[in-house]
Amino acid sequence: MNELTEIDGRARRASERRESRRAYILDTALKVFARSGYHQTRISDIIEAAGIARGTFYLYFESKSAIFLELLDELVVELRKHIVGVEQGPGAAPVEVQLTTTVTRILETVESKRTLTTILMREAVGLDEVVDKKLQEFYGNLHGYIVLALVEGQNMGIVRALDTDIVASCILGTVKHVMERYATLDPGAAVDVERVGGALLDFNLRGVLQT
Amino acid sequence: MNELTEIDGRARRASERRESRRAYILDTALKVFARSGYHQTRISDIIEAAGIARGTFYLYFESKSAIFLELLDELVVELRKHIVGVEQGPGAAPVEVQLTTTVTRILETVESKRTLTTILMREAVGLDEVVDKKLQEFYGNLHGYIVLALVEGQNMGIVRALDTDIVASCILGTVKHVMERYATLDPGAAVDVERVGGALLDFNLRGVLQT
Amino acid sequence: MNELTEIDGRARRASERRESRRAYILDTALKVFARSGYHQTRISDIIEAAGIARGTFYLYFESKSAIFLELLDELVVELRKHIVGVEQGPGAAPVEVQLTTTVTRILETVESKRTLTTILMREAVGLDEVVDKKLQEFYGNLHGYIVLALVEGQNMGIVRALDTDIVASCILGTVKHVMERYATLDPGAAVDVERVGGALLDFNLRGVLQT
Amino acid sequence: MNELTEIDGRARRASERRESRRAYILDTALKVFARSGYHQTRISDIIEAAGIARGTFYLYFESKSAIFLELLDELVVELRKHIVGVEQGPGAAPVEVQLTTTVTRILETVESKRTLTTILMREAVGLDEVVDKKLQEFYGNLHGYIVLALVEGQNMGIVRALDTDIVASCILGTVKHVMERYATLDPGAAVDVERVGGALLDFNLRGVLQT
DNA sequence: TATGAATGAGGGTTCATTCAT
DNA sequence: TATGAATGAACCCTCATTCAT
Repeated sequence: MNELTEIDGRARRASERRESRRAYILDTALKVFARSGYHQTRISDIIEAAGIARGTFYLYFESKSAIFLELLDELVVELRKHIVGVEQGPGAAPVEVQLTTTVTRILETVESKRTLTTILMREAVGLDEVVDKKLQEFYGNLHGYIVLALVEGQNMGIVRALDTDIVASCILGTVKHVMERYATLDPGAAVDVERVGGALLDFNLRGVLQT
Repeated sequence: MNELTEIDGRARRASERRESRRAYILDTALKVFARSGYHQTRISDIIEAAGIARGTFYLYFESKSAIFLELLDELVVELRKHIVGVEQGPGAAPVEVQLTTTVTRILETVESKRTLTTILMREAVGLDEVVDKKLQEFYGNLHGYIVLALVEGQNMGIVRALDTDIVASCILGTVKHVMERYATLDPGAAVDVERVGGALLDFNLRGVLQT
Repeated sequence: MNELTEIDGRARRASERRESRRAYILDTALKVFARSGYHQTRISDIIEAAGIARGTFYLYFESKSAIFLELLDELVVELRKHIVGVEQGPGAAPVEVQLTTTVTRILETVESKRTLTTILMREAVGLDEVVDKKLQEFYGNLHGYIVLALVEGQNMGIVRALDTDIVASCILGTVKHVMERYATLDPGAAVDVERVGGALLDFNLRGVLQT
Repeated sequence: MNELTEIDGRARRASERRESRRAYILDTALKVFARSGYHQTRISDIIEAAGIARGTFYLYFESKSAIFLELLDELVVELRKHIVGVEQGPGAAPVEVQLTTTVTRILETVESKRTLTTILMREAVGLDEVVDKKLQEFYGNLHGYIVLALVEGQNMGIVRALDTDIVASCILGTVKHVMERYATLDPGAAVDVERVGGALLDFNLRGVLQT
């Protein structure tokens, strides 16, 4: 092992250490934000919970809003992952199946990241122009996906004649509110994703499918 | 006109003046909150917009959070007024009609109080325990009303077998999200309440009625 | 009764009314100051207790400190009245008798104006340069009187050789502290002026008289 | 020197630095309070005099009243130290000697901490319930000590028959007033502790001893 | 004279961020 | 990289006093 490799190794280990430290602070902040809300949370709360010094926080994150934004991004990315499945075109699965899958995945994500979702549901709006824009974009994308799926369904003769814009809002609304209700439950409470997801889907499909 | 009457007259005029002044400040605060959001709004912004002195504000309102809470209450009261129509019992109108009326009224309220609704939708959560509790209670009541209406509908054979709890969440979700979308539009933009309300209702009724 | 007399009568009645109103407010302020202390007392407390309007207060008194100063003056004048009896010269009563009379009178004043004295003892220092100067002057005068009396007593061969300055401070100190202790008792508690005054005098006379 | 020692060294130096900084602010505040009085002193005055930032003050002290209370405590502790010498029992020194020592020590403390005493004498009453209680307790303790000493003296046949309660008040009064007079002198003025203490003691002993 | 709404200077405290060590 | 003392802008609220009616 020559010197360069050694240096690379050192650098790599340092970088890994840095990443894990960063992740640890991020995770700690997540818990604190979820417990107290964005505005009630002070940097002091986070560094105290993480057991780090004041200055250390700023070595890893630019500001209070930056770390919050990052947590938000994380969830949005996570949720988006489970939604991109909605596709159109001849080879795609039928809307019904796509929706079923999507809804189940979303609820599973919510269930597994309840803390993050709580924040998204309770705090993410009205904080900051950047945050707001990001959320608008996220919901706008979702809305667009749903509209597309509905139009596609109509073309395929599965979905009835309806106002796609408003109905897309309705569907998004059902998902959001159900998410919100279950996200704000006690952390320990068990949620029957199957049952909730089933009822949610059933409701929405009845609203859109041909009779 | 004797002295007493005169005094009464003075007192009445004073009281009226006070009320109108209060209403004026409340209205000004509403606009400022709607424009900048609760946390971004400083008392200075409100008194500057209202053209009053610092102390004057505190002559009419106890604190920043108090005036905000009052605005919130105003909207909740307004919305509640249009919702108490949901009734059960032999003499009551059918669920379908009741829901139609309710939804139309809610959307009309939102349309006429768009600024207030914006605040409710964007800011009202996570500010304060008092505010939070008030909102929880409000939404809890709504949820309860909807569940009752569904059960009643089931008894009357109009509503299909469904998970009333989750479906109530779905319905509430559709209304909330549609409200939110239309409340956050440009203040000038016209909203076709008929069309939106019609589609919203149609969607929800299909979700709940017997096929 | 001619017109002028009538006008004089009116003016006199008006002036009397003004004086009695003033006295009433002064008395109310006294109680409030005694209850809450100078700094804790707000103009609002006084006008509320007196049942008058904000502006009315300023028709009778220039400011918060002005009304307080006036109350202080009242007590100082009252106390001074009972102290001017200390005289020197061939015809004057012996120091012993003069002191006895003075001390008894002071204690009686304190007893009858306990509220005022409480204020003097608890609040009068460090408020204001004017107040401070007034008090310094008052105590300075007292100190001077006592020194004179001691010197006179020495000339008459009644008072022993002593440091008149320091002993005068001692005497003043005994009176002040005893006043303070009895002034700050519950307003209802009875004080045996005879007994207290007797012991106080006895102590001081033993300190100064020839053995 | 190993790493741990080094860390300990750092921590110790940091702690020392913190303590000295704290002491410096405390001392600065003392001067400002003494110059302007509690109510006239603003936090701005203290931080300006200390040359520190606004927030720095709150890093070391909780509030304006907290720092004041601490100064007060300091003096009370100091004074108390010199008073606990009054003892009863067969082996104890005679009351006369104990009083002499005590009074001299108190006056020396006052002389060495004239600024603090000024505050105690001029400002400490009527500020705050906590402060008031503390002072009442302090003076109450002193009063108790003196009563005990008198009773003990009576048992030993040194002290004459007298009203111990009132005479204790007298003694306390002489000490307080003499303290006050010398504390409020110009800071530069020299005080002949011997002479003042001697006269004070002489006066009080004559008041209490058997003739 | 009486009223009480209006004023606005002023002060205490918080907390995100910086920086010397 | 890690620390935590220091910073100071920001902001809410109080209350003595004024003034139009």
